[in-house]
Amino acid sequence: MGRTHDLKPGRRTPLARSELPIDTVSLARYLLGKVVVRETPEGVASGLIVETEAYVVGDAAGHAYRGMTRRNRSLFLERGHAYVYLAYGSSYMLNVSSEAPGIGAGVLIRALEPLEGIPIMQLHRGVDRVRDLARGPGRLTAALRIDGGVDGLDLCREGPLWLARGDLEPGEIGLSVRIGISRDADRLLRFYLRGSPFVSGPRSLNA
DNA sequence: AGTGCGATTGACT
DNA sequence: GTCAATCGCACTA
Repeated sequence: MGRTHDLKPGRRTPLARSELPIDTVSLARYLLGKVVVRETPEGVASGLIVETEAYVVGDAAGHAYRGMTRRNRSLFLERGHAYVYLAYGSSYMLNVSSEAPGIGAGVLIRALEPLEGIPIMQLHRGVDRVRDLARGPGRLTAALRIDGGVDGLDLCREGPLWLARGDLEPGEIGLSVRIGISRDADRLLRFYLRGSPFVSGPRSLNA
């Protein structure tokens, strides 16, 4: 039984871009313990980031590897912008751009611990179990109803989707290979809060 | 214009 | 554990 986290609603402030590490790997670690806030007409839903992956400069597994295209152009925005794309024709992936303008790299948000708006997320997902609401990159976007409409959004400003501080220091950070890729597959670029029940992936990667 | 292939998920043996 | 759904994109011609 992993611990859960309580955050006081209403005291939340956006992450300042100036405090975001410029390096992609550093940002992937930094985002653990921060909060994704989704504001919709139905209400606010939010979750604590418990798992990330870094897709660094020169990374054959990264979408920016072969240069800018219509799909991946948001990866080349200044750090702190959303890159959202459709994977496997059915699941949207949420990334945070991570480098200087014109440099393509990003951090994939892979799992959240639901905080606010749990009934909204249950409705969006069609499942009740809180542990399963946002455990996986496609599940968390479904829970928060994130799609291509927020691609390119500045996540350092309050709005439809933004990043906020957490109240507590993240616990021990685990490290593993990334999930579901074939190129550059041996690099240890996946980060997660060790012991969190809200982390995705096989147990073998979550030791 | 056609082909192959995913940064996944849910259903099923 | 296996496997199909599903579609935008990159690549070839």
